[in-house]
Amino acid sequence: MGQSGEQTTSAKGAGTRIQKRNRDAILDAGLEVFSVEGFRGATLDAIARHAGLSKPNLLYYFPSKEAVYVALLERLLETWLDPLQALNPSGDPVAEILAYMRRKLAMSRDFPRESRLFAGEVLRGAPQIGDVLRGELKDLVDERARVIAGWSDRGQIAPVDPHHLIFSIWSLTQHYADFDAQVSAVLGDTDPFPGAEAHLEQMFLRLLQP
Amino acid sequence: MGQSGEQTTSAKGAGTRIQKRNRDAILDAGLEVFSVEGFRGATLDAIARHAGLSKPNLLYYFPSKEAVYVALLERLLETWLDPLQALNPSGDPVAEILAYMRRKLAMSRDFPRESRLFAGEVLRGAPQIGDVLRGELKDLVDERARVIAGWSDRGQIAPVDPHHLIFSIWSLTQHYADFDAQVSAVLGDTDPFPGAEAHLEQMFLRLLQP
DNA sequence: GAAATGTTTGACCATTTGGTCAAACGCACG
DNA sequence: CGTGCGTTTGACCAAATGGTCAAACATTTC
Repeated sequence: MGQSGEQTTSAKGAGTRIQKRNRDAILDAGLEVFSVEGFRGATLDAIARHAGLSKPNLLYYFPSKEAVYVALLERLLETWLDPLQALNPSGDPVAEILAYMRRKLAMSRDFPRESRLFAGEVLRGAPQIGDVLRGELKDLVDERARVIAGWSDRGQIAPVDPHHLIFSIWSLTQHYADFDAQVSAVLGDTDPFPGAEAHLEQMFLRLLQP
Repeated sequence: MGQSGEQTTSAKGAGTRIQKRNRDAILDAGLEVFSVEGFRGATLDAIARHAGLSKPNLLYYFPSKEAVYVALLERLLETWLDPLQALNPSGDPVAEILAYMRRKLAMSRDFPRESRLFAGEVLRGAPQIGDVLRGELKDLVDERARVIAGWSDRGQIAPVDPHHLIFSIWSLTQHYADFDAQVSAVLGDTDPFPGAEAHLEQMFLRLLQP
């Protein structure tokens, strides 16, 4: 079958370059539509149109609407957990936490669609990624929480509840993507991110000061 | 027509007590369904079933699915803006802001469905309440921001960006309702609110300390 | 250039869903 | 008890939507 040493079909690396192009187009279109309309609100026709394909053609690449959605969430989850993974236990505590916050805020600015897709999924009770949240995510958070608790115990940062500290970083940063409609309504055309970064730096600096 | 001095129909005070009962049942059912499924995901059948009515019967009280949704949002918006309205310009600055935060956190705990309904609407770009956000909400926020700025100028609290301060209260408190699936996944069965309250108190106390 | 493989589509289908309607039901009141 | 009003519903409809399929169209390879 196929050319070179490529797999048959539908595996991870994708076969043809036309396959890769279309798969990518579909995922991008899915992100666009799902992040605004939610899973139920998104239609295959809308996704196909955004991807520049016909509906049956889309279904040639993904077996169902849910498959597109799940593929999107899977791809997203890696990106989403990376910044927390990158938190360095042997770095300077305050600097590490601030850097984590800045990375998350940058993701809110640079990947708002991803943020909203994730928010929509969790809002609905995480029907698709509940297992990942209770598994990988919880493990990673618990582990990093122990690191932070260690910093607290050693007096390198003020005593804090590590889990709630992480929650507060998540909520404060993602807010600017997920609630953009509200933020924009209040601030008008001003870019909220410079102000947000300054405010969040201040908040966490003062909170963590031993 | 009708009995006593009641209005005809479909006005504000509602006519019959059976009308009031059913209207309330529908709104409660709508809240239940919309907050989980989102606007597009919710079906009239599901709402009617939750309300203990048949679909045509539901449509006897509300002309359309959207009408139920809008009625719900309208009722919600009052409740939602009240706590900010209640912020007292002549009270003690730090105490006022902390009280506001606590009120919002309590709403997250006591009215999670309302919080999620609102979050879903804003996530989708606030198609129904965009005007209110740019109007009433913005006006109220701007006004309260001036109060907070005054406190800052007079050195009663540390210098802060009032708008972002308000955003941070919103995001930190609503997070526990809107992202409950994630919070529960990480914390397990532990009630997050006691820990959340302590953490948020600490955050804002340290932030606002002049 | 023909065979084989990969890609695209028009037509079609079953189900779901928002919404309508005429008829039936119930209940208060004269 | 019968008239009138408010309430409820079964049956129905049109549109939207997820998904199928066989046939047409491209492209690669020999």
